Amino acid sequence: MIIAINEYSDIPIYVQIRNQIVLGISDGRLSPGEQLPTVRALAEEMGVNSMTVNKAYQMLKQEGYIYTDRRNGAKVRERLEFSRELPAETKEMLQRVISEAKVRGITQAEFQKICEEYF
Amino acid sequence: MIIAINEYSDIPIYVQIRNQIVLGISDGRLSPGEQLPTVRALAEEMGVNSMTVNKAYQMLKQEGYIYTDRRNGAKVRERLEFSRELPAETKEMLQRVISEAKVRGITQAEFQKICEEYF
DNA sequence: TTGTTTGTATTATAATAAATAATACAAAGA
DNA sequence: TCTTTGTATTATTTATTATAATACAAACAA
Repeated sequence: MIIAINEYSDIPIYVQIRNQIVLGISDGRLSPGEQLPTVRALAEEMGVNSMTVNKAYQMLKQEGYIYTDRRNGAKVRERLEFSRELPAETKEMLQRVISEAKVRGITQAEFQKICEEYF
Repeated sequence: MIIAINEYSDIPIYVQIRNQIVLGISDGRLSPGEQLPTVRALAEEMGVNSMTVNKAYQMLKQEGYIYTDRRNGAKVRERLEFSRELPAETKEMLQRVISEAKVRGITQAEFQKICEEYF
């Protein structure tokens, strides 16, 4: 899976990497159990420091998306076990998105349409 | 309108202020033409530096939410004139939110329900 | 055993961003 | 003239991010 970074974004690189991988998992581009690149390989490929990639992997591991092994590297968890409740932070993000939509005169029906594209 | 800041959030204070005001506008707690507190008053009230509030107002002004006047302070724009298209950044946020929902096994119908709460 | 590759830890440093602080200025109205 | 407004300026502190250079333990291969 290609991980593209926007160097002009105000989102830290390690968070962008984390987001891309979560996105990959959610849309099936990354399968359960799938091997991820090594921190060194991904760092090389992306032209960033390996500690930056490690930070992303640490985050993903802590959140329960992946697991790591000193010898075998990082893999996507076979069974993702999350609460069905969205994290408070994510809810706040959604609220923010919807507020921006409303201010633009986007109706609920229209917003639904937009969401469909990402589902 | 009360503006509450989460000091432990990784979102900068001035962005939090900006978000709260956009939220207030979107849900009608702030009306078109309504007077906002002066930068000094809001800074005092919130216990932050006035330049931090100014930074938020600058952002809101630049985005077209408010206008300012050296003498009369800041007011919500009477007619908000936005493109009906969501900004790329906002779309990315939505995509991220939906990816986190999908990973939690939340269906599209369920997600719709959640959105209703904020609309 | 030896060598290699893995994630991880450590330490230092640089660069950037955020927030504060203390002033000062121009504009505009009282 | 005085006051209040947003704004500009300059300096400083703090926190975060990213890089860099190593090193280590674990585990497998040769």
